Amino acid sequence: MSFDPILSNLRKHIALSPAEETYFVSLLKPKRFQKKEFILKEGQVCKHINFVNSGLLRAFYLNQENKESTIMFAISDWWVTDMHCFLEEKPAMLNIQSVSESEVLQLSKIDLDHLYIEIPKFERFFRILMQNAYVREQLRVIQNLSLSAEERYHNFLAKYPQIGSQVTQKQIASYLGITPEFLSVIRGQK
Amino acid sequence: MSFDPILSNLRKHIALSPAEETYFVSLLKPKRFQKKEFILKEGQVCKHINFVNSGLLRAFYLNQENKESTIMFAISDWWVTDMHCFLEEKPAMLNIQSVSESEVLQLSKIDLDHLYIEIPKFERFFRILMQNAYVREQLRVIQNLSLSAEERYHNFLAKYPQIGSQVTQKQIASYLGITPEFLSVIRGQK
DNA sequence: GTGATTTCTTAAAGTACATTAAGCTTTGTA
DNA sequence: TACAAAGCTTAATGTACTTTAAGAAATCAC
Repeated sequence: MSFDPILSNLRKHIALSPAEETYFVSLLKPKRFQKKEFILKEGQVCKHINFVNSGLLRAFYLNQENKESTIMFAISDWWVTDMHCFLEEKPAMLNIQSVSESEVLQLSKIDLDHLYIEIPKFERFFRILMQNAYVREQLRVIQNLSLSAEERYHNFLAKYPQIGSQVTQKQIASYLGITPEFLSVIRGQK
Repeated sequence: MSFDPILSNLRKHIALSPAEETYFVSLLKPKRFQKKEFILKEGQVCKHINFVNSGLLRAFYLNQENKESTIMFAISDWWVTDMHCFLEEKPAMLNIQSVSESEVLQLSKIDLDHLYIEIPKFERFFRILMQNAYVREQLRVIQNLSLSAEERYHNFLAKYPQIGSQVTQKQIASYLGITPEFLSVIRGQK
C-alpha cells in the first residue's frame, strides 16, 4: 500500500525530514476493508484515527429507534475517526463502515501521543486538521439551521460531487436529516 | 482587568514559564462591551480571537431572509470568534454581540501566528481547543439530526443552565432552530 | 412613573416533512 | 438464471413545526 498520499497530505501543512517521514510511516498500520465491512462499531473502544488511501468510508450514528444519521463521508485523502471516543479512549458512539472496497492507514492514539512529543510539528499538523474540521462542522450546523432540505441537498451535491454518485439515496438522506422518500420527491421535482 | 482566568485556562493544557506568561499577557487587548454592543459584525474582517473574562457573548448568523441562527453562546472562560474568517482573514459571516456587559481579552491573528513560532506549546494548546470545538459541533450536528425540538431544548438547559437563565427565549429558539412561538408551546406543556 | 418597545403566550391556519404502504427496479447470491 | 433482498418511486395520510395575528407581560427610555 502506498504511503505517498499520506505524506503529501502532511506536506500541505508541515515539512518533515526523510528520517521523520520514515519514522511516521513505521507507525501506520495498512488495512483493507471490503464493501460493507466495519472499521469501527458502536461500543468498541476507538483506538485509531484513519487516513483513507482509497475508497470511501461512512461514519454514522444510530439513535434509540435505530434511525441512522450519517455524520460524515470520507474519501481519499481524508482523516476520519470517532474523535470524541478516540481522544478519551472510550467506547465509540459512531459506526464507521466501508462503502466501497477501501485502503486505510491507521494511527493509534498511543503512537500519536508519542508523535506529539517526539516531533512537535505534528501538534501543528493536527491543530490545523482540527481547525478545519471545526469550521466544517460549524458550517454544517449553520446550514442545518437555516436552509431547507432541498437547499441542503443541492449544497451537498455541489460540495461533494464524487460522493453523491457513489452512495445510496438512503445514505444521502440520512446525511441531510430527511427520509429517503422525501429525498426522492425533491429529486423528482426539478 | 484580571489575567488570572485566561492563565488558568492555559494551564489546563500547557505549562508556561513566568516569562512566557508575561509575554503572552502582553499580547492581549482587554476590551469592555456594553450590553448589545457588537464585538464583530458580518462583513468586517475578523482579526481577533476572543477570550471571555466575564459576561456573555452570542455568535449568530443572519440568512438572506434576515432570520437569525444562534451559533454559540460564550460565557466566562470560553474562546469565541468567527473561526473560518479569523483563519483566512476574510470578512466575517457571523455577528458576535454582547448579551450582558462583558469583559473580553482579544488576541490578534498576527500575534497568534508569532506565538506559535516563539512558544510552540501554543500549537498544543490550540490543537486541544480546536479538537474540543470539533467534537462539540459534531455532537450538535448529531443532535440536530436525531432529536426533536423538545429533546434539544431539554438537552440545552441541562448542558448550559447558566445560559438558559440569561438569554431570551427568542435567542434560545434560534439556537435550537425553531421559532420562539413553538418554544413557548414546548415550555407550556410540562 | 409613563408610554414605547420588546418579549412572551395563545390559537388558528398553513407547510415542510414523516409515515405507511404498494409497486417497480436494481443488485446480490445460489 | 432465478429468486431474494435492497433500493427507488409515488401517493395518501399524518404530524412537527411555521406563520400570522392579537393580546398580555416585562423591559427600556425619557
